[in-house]
Amino acid sequence: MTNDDSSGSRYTRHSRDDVVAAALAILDQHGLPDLTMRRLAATLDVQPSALYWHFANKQTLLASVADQIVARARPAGAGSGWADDSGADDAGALSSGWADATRVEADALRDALLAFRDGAEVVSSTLALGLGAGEAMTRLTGAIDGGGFDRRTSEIAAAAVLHFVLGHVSHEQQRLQADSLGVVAAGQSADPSDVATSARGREAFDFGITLLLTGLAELAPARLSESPA
Amino acid sequence: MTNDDSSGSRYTRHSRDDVVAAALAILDQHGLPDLTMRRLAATLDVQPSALYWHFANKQTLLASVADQIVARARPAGAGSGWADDSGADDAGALSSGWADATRVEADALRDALLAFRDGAEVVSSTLALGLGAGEAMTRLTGAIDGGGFDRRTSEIAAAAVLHFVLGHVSHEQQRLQADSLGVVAAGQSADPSDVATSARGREAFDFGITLLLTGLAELAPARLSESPA
DNA sequence: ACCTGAACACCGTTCAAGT
DNA sequence: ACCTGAACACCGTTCAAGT
Repeated sequence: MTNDDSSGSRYTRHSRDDVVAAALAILDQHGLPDLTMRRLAATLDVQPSALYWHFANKQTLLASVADQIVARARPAGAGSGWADDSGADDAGALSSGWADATRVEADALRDALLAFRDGAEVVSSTLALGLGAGEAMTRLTGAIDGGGFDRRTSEIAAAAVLHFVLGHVSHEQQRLQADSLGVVAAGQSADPSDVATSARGREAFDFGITLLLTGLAELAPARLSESPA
Repeated sequence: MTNDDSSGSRYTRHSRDDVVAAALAILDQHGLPDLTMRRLAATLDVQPSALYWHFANKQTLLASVADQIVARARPAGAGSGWADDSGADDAGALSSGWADATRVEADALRDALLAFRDGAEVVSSTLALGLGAGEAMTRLTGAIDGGGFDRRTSEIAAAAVLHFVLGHVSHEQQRLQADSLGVVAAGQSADPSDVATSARGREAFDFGITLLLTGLAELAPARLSESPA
């Protein structure tokens, strides 16, 4: 699927993409702590040192993994251009086009992070490197930018949304594995009021996004093309 | 300072608190990657195995470290009770008492996290364990609760604030060390528009908090005791 | 272009035993 | 109550050398 068949030598020599795909598989099935260079090499039938021909170090590898996770956040449709503003939209509580678009991006990002075990932690860890999370920032900024805010406002707001999303999903995923390991602090175990509980998770996520978008709409009421009131 | 002098044996036998204090020192001076059980043991002049008398494992130790970091977020004054609502306050753009109080807590938390290298990451990693971050949640929830929202709303909103704070500061601290190592992705190096830059850091943080608090004030306009308009 | 072999300098954790 | 000694099963990374 991911690889383009490469050359015809029997014992597969691997490409960069092969390595990333194998890393994603380990991440998904066994989690970040088990994603070691040695284990990755073993699943590829290769010596650990071979990986260093493809990647300078583990951090770089993880950045590529983060990249793939975030790339899967593309909401179904095409790559670059959405269809044109199609007539009537079915108005939520806060239904400027830019706010809906931003929420769609945030939801897609959450889904993508949840799709891989420890996904949020991997993406968070590569935030400063400007990969993985970089595309997420671009997409969120683009959505918010539809509101006609000045560029800097859009960027800072997008960063706030991204930080909330990463923080929230990271918490959710920690909870998932803590529960599966039965490791929680005394007097706090299996706390059903925890906002990261699977039941309350989606709800708390939606609320957080709503707070940010509502705040943005209130604070920076730029000339929007819609909603004259 | 932290230890209560203990017994009189010459070669110091250590307490749990001693271990945590030493861990905090390593964290602050060398960062999380250097905070290993073996190195920690060495600075205490003890075998690595000795640490396992005090803590079940490294994760538990880190939770205690997180605890200490967050505990330092207490805004100067006393422990439990603030002084009474002292007369006139100098009104910000959004100056309900609860909003100001929440901002004070968020600021104190950011300062506490920034005070130790990789502080945000340490606290984040123990979020699901209900220590460290648990106290932060309590404090934020308490501040927001002053707005008279129902308990569940206060809790979810506090979690949103906490997730934003952890995500933002984590990014800031990653930036700090990435810059000091000169390790940034090509075409992205030393990006001055990055919201996690030291210059823009505080500004972006304030803006994010404002978005959340404004959104909360707008969405759940509970009967406040103040601001009749 | 992609990989092996061998080494270096580390990890967290367990457990019997000591004082 | 607190620690030693010794071991187990691992890590990430480098580098000369092979094909």
